[in-house]
Amino acid sequence: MLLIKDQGELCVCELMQALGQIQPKVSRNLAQLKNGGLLSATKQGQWVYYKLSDDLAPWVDDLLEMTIKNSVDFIADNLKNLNDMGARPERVSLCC
Amino acid sequence: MLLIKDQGELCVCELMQALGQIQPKVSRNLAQLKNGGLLSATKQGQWVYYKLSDDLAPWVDDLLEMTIKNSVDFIADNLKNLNDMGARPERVSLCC
DNA sequence: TTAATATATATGATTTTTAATATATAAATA
DNA sequence: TATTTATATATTAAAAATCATATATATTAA
Repeated sequence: MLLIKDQGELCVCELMQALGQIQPKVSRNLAQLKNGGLLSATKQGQWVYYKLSDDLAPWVDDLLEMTIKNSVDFIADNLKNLNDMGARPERVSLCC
Repeated sequence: MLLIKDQGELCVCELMQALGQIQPKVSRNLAQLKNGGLLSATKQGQWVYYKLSDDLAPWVDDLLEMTIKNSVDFIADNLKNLNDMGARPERVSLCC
């Protein structure tokens, strides 16, 4: 969730890279967070992008923000993995 | 941790009442939080009081504060159980 | 005071629950 | 046909809960 908030949205394959975890594990964990109302998913082509749910209480969003700000070291490796990833799927802009 | 922060400190038996959980379960969970550096414990007579660790990063304290403020309903039952508890152990003031 | 008993907490050992892993496969899209 | 994602199943491993019991302190009665 920290990574997703930091990056706005991430697809399963990006999270696999960032976290160094296998696909079914990432998918199942995302499904749980989605079922819990914390994340929402949108399909763009073959990719499914997860982002924080629009229904998320503002204070939870603040809490995540605060946590990211104070956990830079904690997520540094994950972000590095993400940036090192070749051929990240391109976002389709939704308007204009 | 929310209850402990809200109340300043709580002993095992108070947390048992508040949470409606058996003693070994409460003790073990507290031990883990203590081992993780989140809580500290002081023994007063037969009771062991747990409070937030003095070493806790300020932002974590803020995070808990924020969470309590926004989770009043979530912890209401637990606080009620605590207040309904008869014969709560009396705190010994440490000075004067 | 001493012995017996009660209370609070911690912890060892076991069981139960949950999550992870390794696959396989299906569905959707490119 | 290849890629991405979801999901099913079986197996394994990790985590948590539970029970029993130990320890320390407190209280009471002799």
